[in-house]
Order: sequence, then C-alpha cells, then structure tokens
Amino acid sequence: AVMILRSRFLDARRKRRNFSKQATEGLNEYFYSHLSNPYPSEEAKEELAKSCGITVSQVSNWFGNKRIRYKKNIGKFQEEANLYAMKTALVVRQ
Amino acid sequence: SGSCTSSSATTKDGTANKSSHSSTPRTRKKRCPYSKFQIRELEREFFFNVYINKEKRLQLSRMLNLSDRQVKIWFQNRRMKEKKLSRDRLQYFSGNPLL
DNA sequence: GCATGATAAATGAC
DNA sequence: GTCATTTATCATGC
Repeated sequence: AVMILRSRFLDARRKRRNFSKQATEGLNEYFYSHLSNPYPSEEAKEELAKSCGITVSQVSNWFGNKRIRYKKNIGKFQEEANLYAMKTALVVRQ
Repeated sequence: SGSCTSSSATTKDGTANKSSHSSTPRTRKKRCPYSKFQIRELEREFFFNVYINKEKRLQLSRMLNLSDRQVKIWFQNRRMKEKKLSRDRLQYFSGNPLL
C-alpha cells in the first residue's frame, strides 16, 4: 500500500493539471489589482492559496510565470488587464 | 545565439564576458541545462554529503567541465529542492488513513 | 500549435 | 549559508 501511494505521489507531482476557472480568476484579480507591485506577501500567498484551493507553492509558481510572461508581451495581456480593471472598479463601486 | 559549452566564451569564474568595456550592463548568463552525465555525478556526490567541500567541488567541476561557481550553486539549488520535496511529501502523506 | 503549470540554472538580497 | 526571484526549458492539456 505504501509503495502504491508513493508511486501515485510521484506521478501526481509530475503531471500538470490546469487550475479551475475560479482559481485563475482569483489569481488574476490580485495580479491586475497590484500591477505596480505584483509581489504578494507570504500571508497574501496563503490567503490566495486557501481561497483558490491550491498550494502556496502553486501560487508562487503562478505569479512567477505571470510576471515574466506579462512583462515579455504586455500587449497580449492588454485585453485581460482591461477586463480585470473594470471588474475591480465595479466591485469598488458597490 | 550563445552556446552552452562551458569550455569557451566563459571566464574561469564562469562569468560570461560579452564585451571588454565596463560600460556593458553585464549580461546574465544563459540557463544551460546540464547533461545526463553531469546530473548523475552531481547527484552521486549529493547522496554522500549534502554539503560539498572545496576540494571535491574543484575536482567535480573539472571532471564535469563546469565552473566552481556552477557546482556550488547546483548544490544550493539541490538542497532547496530536497527541502521542497520533503514539504510536499509531508503534505501528501499527512492525514492519510491508509498510513 | 500554443497556453499553462512545474522544474532547472542563475542571480541577488540578507 | 538560505531563499525568493528571474529566466529558459520541459511536459502536458486541449
């Protein structure tokens, strides 16, 4: 039984699965609402991890990938940026 | 573009020198994935001692055609990887009724 | 065929 | 030394 679980652990670590729609939503909301300094603190990472249903390491991975891919091609994310900017603006207005 | 062979285009420290003048923004060294043989030897030494001493470091760097700095950094990253693996392992097996 | 998450070199703060 | 990063690369999803 231990060996089965061990192999399952190794396989689970190797395989990649996309995050849920809600998880990506929450991560993007934080990213675009902190675009001037998209570096969440350890506490913020833990909150995001809990609210998104992922681990803190996955939050760190996501922000690392997002920062460099956004920086490399800002134009590609312009539409997405406007979307979340409008979304947060509507939240503030409520 | 730039190659990953460490025998040329790098100084003895492993710091890439793109130009002779000091006005260059000192470009970051490109990430070069190590070969299977290099990884095997590094892992073998890591198994014996997580912290490598200077002598073995120099010996290993010569054998693998890597800079002394590269071997040092590899062990640092490898220790961090081991720590992360332990965390993941603990989280995965914690609270599992089958254990 | 790229998008995306995870990992491997490399840097820098401390 | 650790450790959060940057960057490129790997592996998978679709």
